[in-house]
This record gives sequence, structure tokens and C-alpha cells, in this order.
Amino acid sequence: MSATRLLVLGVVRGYGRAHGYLIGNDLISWGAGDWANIKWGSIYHALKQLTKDGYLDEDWPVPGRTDYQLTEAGEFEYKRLLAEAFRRPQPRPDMLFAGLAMLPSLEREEAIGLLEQRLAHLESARAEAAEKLDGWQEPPHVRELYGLWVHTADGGISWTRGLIDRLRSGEYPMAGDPGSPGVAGSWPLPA
Amino acid sequence: MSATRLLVLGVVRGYGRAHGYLIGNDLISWGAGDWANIKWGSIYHALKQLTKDGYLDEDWPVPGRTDYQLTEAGEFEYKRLLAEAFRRPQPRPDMLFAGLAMLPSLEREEAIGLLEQRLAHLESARAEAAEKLDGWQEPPHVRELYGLWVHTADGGISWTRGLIDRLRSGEYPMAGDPGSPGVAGSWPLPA
DNA sequence: GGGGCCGTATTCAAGTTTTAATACCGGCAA
DNA sequence: TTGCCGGTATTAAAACTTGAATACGGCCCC
Repeated sequence: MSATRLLVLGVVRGYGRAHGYLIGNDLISWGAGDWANIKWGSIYHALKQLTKDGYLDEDWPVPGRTDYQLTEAGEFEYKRLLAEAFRRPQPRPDMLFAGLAMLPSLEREEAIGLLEQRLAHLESARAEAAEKLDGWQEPPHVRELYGLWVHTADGGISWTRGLIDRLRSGEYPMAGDPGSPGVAGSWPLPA
Repeated sequence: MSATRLLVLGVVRGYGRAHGYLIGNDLISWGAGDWANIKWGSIYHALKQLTKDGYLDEDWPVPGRTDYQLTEAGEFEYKRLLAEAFRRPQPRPDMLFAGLAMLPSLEREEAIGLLEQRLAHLESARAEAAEKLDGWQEPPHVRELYGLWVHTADGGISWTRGLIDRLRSGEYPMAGDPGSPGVAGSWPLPA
């Protein structure tokens, strides 16, 4: 499960209602083409699939354009995917990048809690890889795989600690903050 | 372009000739299911596709089993993919893991050269991300994306330097080493 | 001796991603 | 005025991945 669904749901939610081209432009302008491998085709596919799954509603304000908005189930699915993105480290980092792009739709304490779960996962993955690294015999170069794994996990741990600290010290406006842009989405509305 | 083709070609090459189940068992036993998201279906699909593309030859030694071996074009394609895996850092690390698994089919100087190219790519990616990080204004949390990018690049740089050092100091038997297992593949032959 | 389970070996359908193509519209230069 | 380019908006076909399903043989145990 890749980051596409989370990003598409997140942008639609942010606007309230949006069509494919609008969503794609936002994502591409954030560099999501690079860090999440987002392509035009996957955006349009995701929109259709999310609609089929009952997470989005379509309508046709003008011919040749399709607008989408989140259903109630879509709101839950969005929150579920977002929590997963932070909670569970995966070999492919695109989920984390996507989660980060949607960070302010979480409440501060919620985000910190999820990141602490991430930390726990990373620490146990590190321990497991370190164990294999110690025990490895044959062929020798395969040790490098586990070494890289340990190195990557260490990097992830220190970065996660840093973000937790920044959130604790009040960095970034988050959902539910006093005087915040609010839960419903703080997107710049299209002109 | 994912790691599947490189891994499948590499294992077939290592054995000289092999069928899907044999290949899959090797890859799964190396943990490739985790670090490269390899599944049974993608192995069989890759075998068929690589055959169609002229990189593998099929034959049927017994009914109900298909054996494969590399064509000459397959040998070139393997080397090309392997070089790409080391040379070009990508957001998804599975290519690097796959390259690492096939490390000893490169000559020592070749591997070091590729890793130096990797280093150069990483350093310029880091610089670019750091620049965006400095210049970013709005919305504030998007800075975290670039911060993570910088952090990840730093980790990649230090790990790459480490591997270059290990290779320079003679670690691991490599293709073309005096008294090495040789270019043609050093796989344990099936019993 | 047959019922169930494990290992061998592959296929299939559904979902997802990738790449390229399509269509239309407005502006601007030759 | 026409020819083309860039921006808007989507579709289509092919490739790839995922997860489950299939088939068959051997072995063990009651």
C-alpha cells in the first residue's frame, strides 16, 4: 500500500472539493513526483478507486471535469492511513513523506503518540538487524545488507526523536491547537 | 524500475540455470521479501517478461517445470541494472539492497567507482534539499519534508563512504580478484 | 489405508503504476 | 488567419505487483 491514496484523500479533504488536475498540480509542486513517485495516471486511478470504495463522492460541475469530495467513510480512511504512515516504518519511505505532508491534520498529542510508536518499531527493527549482523557467516557480503539496515534504522531513530522534540516545543500549527486553522482542512482555496 | 528484474537475473546468472521456485526460495531466504517487497507472483511475472524481452531463454527439462538461463543480452542487462543500482540513489532503497545482494559480481575497482558516483549524486541532492530548507516559507510544516531529505542524504553519504573504505581495504571477495570465485557466478549449486 | 499436512512448482484475477496519448482552448507571432 | 505552443483536464494500454488459488506427490500417523 503506497502513499497515493493518503495524498489524494488529503488534498481533496484540504480543498473540500477538488478535481484531478488541481490535486495533481499541488502534489507535483510539493515534489511528490520525486519523493512519492506520484504520476498523473496514479492520481486519476486512485480517484476512481476511492470512489468505488465509497471514500469519495463524484459530481460534474461542468462537462469534461469531475469533482470529488470525501464521504464520512473517507474521513475515517484518511485518518487511518495517516496514523499508519507515522506509526509503522516501512522499507519504502514514501508513506512517511506523505504523512509528513499531511502532518497538521493531526492533533499535537496524537502526532507525538504515533511518533513514539514509530520509535518503538524502529528500535526493535534495529535490534533484530544488529542480531543478524552479529550472527552472519556466509556469504560475507550479505552482512552489508544488515549493516545498511542498522544504519538506516539509526538515522530514522534520531530523526524521529528530533521531530518529537520539535512538536513538544510547540513547533507548527496543528489541528485542535488554540487558534488553529481547525480540523476541517486549512488549504488555500483556489482562485 | 524496481529491484525485481535485477534480483531475478542475478540469481539465474548465479546458478547458470534455474527455475522459479528455486529462485524464489533463495530470495525469500535472504529476506528479499522484506527489503525488496519480492513476492512469488512478481518473480514468475519477471521471468516471463525477461524471456519476452530476450534476456532469458526458457526450456522444459521435465513437464511442469520451466528452466531459464541468461542470453548474451541478459548478461549486459544484468550488468547495466547492477551499475544503476549503485550509481543512482533513489527514494526507494530496494534497488540499493538488491545491488548489495549482488555485490561480488562486480570487480573491486568497478564497485568503488560506482559508489563514488553515488556519493556525488547524494551530495548534490543534499545540497539541493538544504537550499529549499533554508528558503522555505509557507506552509511551515513542509520544511520537515526537506529536513528529512537532508537527514536521509547525510545517512546515505556516511554509509557509502564506509562501504568504499571497506572495499578499498580488501573486504569481501569480488569478481576478478586473484584467486576469486570468478566472474561467471559463485552460486552454491543445488544438490 | 486414508486423511491431513508439508514441500514443490506454477497460474490467475484484481489492483496499481507507468507511459503515452488525447482533446480542447487561448494567445501570439508570421 | 493559421499554425503552433503552453496550459487545462482526462483517458487508455501495457507493465507490474499482490494475494489467493491450484495441483500434485510424499510422508507420517492413527
